[in-house]
Amino acid sequence: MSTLNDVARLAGVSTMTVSRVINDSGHTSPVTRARVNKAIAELGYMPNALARQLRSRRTKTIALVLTDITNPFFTTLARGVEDAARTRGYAVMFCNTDESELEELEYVRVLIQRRVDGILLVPATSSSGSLQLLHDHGLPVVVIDRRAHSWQVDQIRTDSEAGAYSLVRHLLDLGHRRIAVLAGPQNVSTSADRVAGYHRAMDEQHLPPESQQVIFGEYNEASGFEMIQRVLASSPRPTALFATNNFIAFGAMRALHAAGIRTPEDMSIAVFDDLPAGWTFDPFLTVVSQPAYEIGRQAAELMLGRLASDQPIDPRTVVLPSALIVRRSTAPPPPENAASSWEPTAATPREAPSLALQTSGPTENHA
Amino acid sequence: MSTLNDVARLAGVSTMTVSRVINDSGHTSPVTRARVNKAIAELGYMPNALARQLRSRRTKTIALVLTDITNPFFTTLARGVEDAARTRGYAVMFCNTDESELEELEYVRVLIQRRVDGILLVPATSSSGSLQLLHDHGLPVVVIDRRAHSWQVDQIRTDSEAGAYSLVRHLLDLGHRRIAVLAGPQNVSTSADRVAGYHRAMDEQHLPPESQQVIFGEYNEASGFEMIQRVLASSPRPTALFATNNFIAFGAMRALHAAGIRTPEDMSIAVFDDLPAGWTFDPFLTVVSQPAYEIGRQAAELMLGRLASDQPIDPRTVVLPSALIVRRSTAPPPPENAASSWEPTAATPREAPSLALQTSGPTENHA
DNA sequence: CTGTTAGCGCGTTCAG
DNA sequence: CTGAACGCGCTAACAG
Repeated sequence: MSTLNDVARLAGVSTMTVSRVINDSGHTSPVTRARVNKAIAELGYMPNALARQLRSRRTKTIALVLTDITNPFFTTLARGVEDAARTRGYAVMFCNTDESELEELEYVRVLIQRRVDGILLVPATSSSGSLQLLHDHGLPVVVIDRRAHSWQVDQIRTDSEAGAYSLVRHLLDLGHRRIAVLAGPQNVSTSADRVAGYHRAMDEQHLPPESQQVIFGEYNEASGFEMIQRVLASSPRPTALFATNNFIAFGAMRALHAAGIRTPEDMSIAVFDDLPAGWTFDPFLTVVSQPAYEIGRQAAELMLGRLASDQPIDPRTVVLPSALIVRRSTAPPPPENAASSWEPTAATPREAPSLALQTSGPTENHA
Repeated sequence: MSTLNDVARLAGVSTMTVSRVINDSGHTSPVTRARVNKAIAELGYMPNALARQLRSRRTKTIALVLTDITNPFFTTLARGVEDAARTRGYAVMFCNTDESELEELEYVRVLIQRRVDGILLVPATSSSGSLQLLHDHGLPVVVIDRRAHSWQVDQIRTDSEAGAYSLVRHLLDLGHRRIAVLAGPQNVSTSADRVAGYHRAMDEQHLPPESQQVIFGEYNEASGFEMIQRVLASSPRPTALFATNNFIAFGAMRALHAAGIRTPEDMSIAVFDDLPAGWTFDPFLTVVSQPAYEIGRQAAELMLGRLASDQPIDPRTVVLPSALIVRRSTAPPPPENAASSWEPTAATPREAPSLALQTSGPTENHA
């Protein structure tokens, strides 16, 4: 692979002149510039970004460390990050931590060594080990989706508390009085905030304590499935569920389906997180939708703005609103007396079976 | 940020010794090694990967250039790539081309400059501009998902032709005789191959030419929606549809729904590409499923194997099998006389178990 | 087992 | 407007 030197020799100029032409810095006469460009074309010369980065101490690269890009929320968010970054000439490295603090720390170490200019981080839990490390090395950070306590960094997230509140309010307005929450991990801020929003809405109604039921689990399908078992074991049973993320909802739906409990006739379900538009031909779930792409885009903007600025910028926190979308998974509760008969009544699918519901079942195959 | 030199000075040894300790290369006495490690810890030293890469001429980085990571098939594939890469100490850069040859070329240029060790590429179309460029610069390539004509590179993909054949055979076996294909772009190999599989299955039945209808569009939801308009305008109408990817299917389903046409009572639909397990609580679509994660994993393995080898390796082509999963979107065609009356008749729910069949065996040839 | 020398390819600094 | 020298931080190739 040819170098600056090769180009310089072929063009009969010094390496510095070639450098100037490439970076469009300083002044060069049109004549020599043409000669240099000709040599560059002739050799198919590609500047070595590594050398450049080593010298200039900037890699024009940022990293996006998240829990799992397989989650459609993060996929969309990642797309927002990439689109914003590339328009400014930045490349993005994606890293999946699978909610593990250890993996996260490992990645952060690698990223520091690779001298990325900044890191967009969805903290695995409330752990601050990697934030500490990043701080020590003076790397700018934007914390995404989850709250970072006490660290002076940029933050951007959806208002989980308010979103949860509106979702639960919707259920209350339909007449539900016993509502259970299928929550994520207790130490993940989004989960805690959504539970807080739930409590605020419930407390407003001055309902008896037993009407509130919070079950903590994981942000995944299997956990949603398990949590339903606990819901079904409780008495009196709730008439509505609030799933704090999409995967939990899918697991829950599968479990309800297996138990012969119909949605929303027997039990309503409201969910935090929508699926991207166009992925379902007949959206079924009532949800609170987050502006995933926008979160990603703005997170990148926060970072790039900071990197472009030569003066220090005070840490900023951006909280974006969510949107309640009422669909068919929520309805008024069934009459009290029918509440105890959960027999799968001879399937009276008042819904044309041809109408596919939004979603899921046993894992078919997916290598 | 501290450097090798700082560590060397603090430990009272030469930089080379520090280098050896870090890389575990050559021999170092336990005593000095301990002293060096102490200095490293004390300074919180992080090796500069850029300098290392510049010197060693390897970045331990590969790139995955694909059309759109927002597509669940590619998301899962990407995860497979990352998991495989990281276990060998490689980082991955993701790039979305949005099916644009121009964007692809732009990215390839950037990646060459950044001196990635290799590129995993889902070609935007049959275009070979970027492949040519990569070839000229001696960068190893693994072409994923789509065929690369005439280029001596590693390739890995699903057997689209066989998968499409099995899907169409399934429709034929149900009794359908007029089957339309909602295809992707004509110049994308997966689309062409799926259409070819369709033709093979149809031709075997010696059906009249008018029973075959192929409509080319784009691999997205909007296109699926539009293509249905052409299907509905045709006469006689097909009784079954074959959508060549998931997004097209979603657009088609939405259009059918809007037109009051029920699936599968009025019209069956079979789809290439499943949704990841756990994302739907009641899978409805009959599909051919690709081993997305495995394709990604093996693509990375092909690349890393090549990079690890010091001898040249002949180009390899790996074709993985797909799996037919029969669900509820396909059923026998409606009786002929009823074909013109599209009134939503009182739904006759049909319980169809999902069974998974293997369509084609693994084909691994070393070209 | 350890140190010295010489770059990797480029951009910054200062002279011309 | 152009060029020469130097160094970013590290490692290959030799010495010793």
